[in-house]
Amino acid sequence: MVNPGRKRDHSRDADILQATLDVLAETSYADLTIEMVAARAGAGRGTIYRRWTSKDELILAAVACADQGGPESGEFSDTGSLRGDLLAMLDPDWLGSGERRMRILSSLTAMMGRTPDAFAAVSQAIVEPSVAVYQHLIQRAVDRGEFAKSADVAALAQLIPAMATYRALFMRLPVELPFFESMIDGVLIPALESQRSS
Amino acid sequence: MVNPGRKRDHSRDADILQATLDVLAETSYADLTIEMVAARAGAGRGTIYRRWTSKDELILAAVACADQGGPESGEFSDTGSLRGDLLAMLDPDWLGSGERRMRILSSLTAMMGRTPDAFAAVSQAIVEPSVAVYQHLIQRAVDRGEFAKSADVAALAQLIPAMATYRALFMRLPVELPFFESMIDGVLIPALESQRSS
DNA sequence: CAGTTCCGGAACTCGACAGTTGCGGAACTA
DNA sequence: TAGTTCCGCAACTGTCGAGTTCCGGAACTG
Repeated sequence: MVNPGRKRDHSRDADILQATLDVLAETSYADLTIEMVAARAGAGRGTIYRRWTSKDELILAAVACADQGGPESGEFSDTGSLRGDLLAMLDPDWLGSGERRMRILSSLTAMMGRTPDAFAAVSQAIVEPSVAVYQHLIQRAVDRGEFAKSADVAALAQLIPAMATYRALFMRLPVELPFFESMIDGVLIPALESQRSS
Repeated sequence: MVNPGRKRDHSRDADILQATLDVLAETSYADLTIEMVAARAGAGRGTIYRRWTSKDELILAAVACADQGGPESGEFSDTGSLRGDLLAMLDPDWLGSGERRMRILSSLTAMMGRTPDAFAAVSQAIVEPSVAVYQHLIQRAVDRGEFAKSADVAALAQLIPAMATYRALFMRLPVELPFFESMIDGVLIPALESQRSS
């Protein structure tokens, strides 16, 4: 008799965390109740509390696995130009997953401001991956000689995530392809090109 | 006997709203309690409920008068160049009041996402005034011929507020003069100048 | 089988906070 | 002065949700 009893169904972990993110994307940290998550996941509250000790821990765990689904962890198609690379990356369903992440971001900003753990979790799962995509593509363009080496890649990598987040959260406008094109052609690339002469 | 009894001391309104903003800047919408506001303002809860019917109404009223203190409602010094105008505007204590507004913004993002009233209040009191400053100065620079008429002033006016908000809220880095200089010289002005040729 | 641990669900405890009421006192009116 | 309304304060009610416990049943072990 080493491990008697019914096995814990760990496939439900993902369901519950996914339900947590769903509720988080629709309401907010304060309005999220364990009951909502349980109902959405078709689970009992006891099942949730057997796996995570508190509401905060559940949310942190859910946020920690919110970076799946984006194209950021794979390779990026190399079209030969930064503009082409960016548009190729944006094309698929990045926009939808980006929108979802922004709503989660919105629900968690208040929590981020208080607990350092929450800030770290959101930063690693949502903020940093978004910036990293742009950082990677811009750096590659600089390395291939498309722009000057003196470009401030780290700062410019934040440009489009920042503008998209601002637009979605604080202006409630859709963040779609025309917006990205406008930012790429009207801001990002001019900023990179201005480094040539200086 | 037309108006008997002790007069309501309306000078306390401002104290209470200010205390509300203070608490909001330090905690969050969900964590704010009427008790905290009352204690901070040196008032009783009854006094607050006699003036605003609910916690939500109090917060909306407080946010609605959060745009005071900034230099945005007056004239701006005209240094002859956009760069000079922007730095002149930033110099005083705009940075401190901007930091405070960002913390309030952070505390209210979740509330904004749910109630349209809250979104409208935050938008009018915090988001729009910030953008309006840049919009005004950039438009003036375009009008004086510093940049091409074809520049997308409305979009570029969001640039610095968006980058500053992103930096403060989601990266927790200080938003100080070197950052603004970097944004003005490295992004905003190059984007405006790129319109010359197109 | 018997014993154990899981599951969903429902009932429960408990603390926190919104909002209310009443008290003693101060300010105002007539 | 008498009557009214404000004030700060403290006690009170009601609700809501976190976290716990128990139930009947299912899944696993030996």
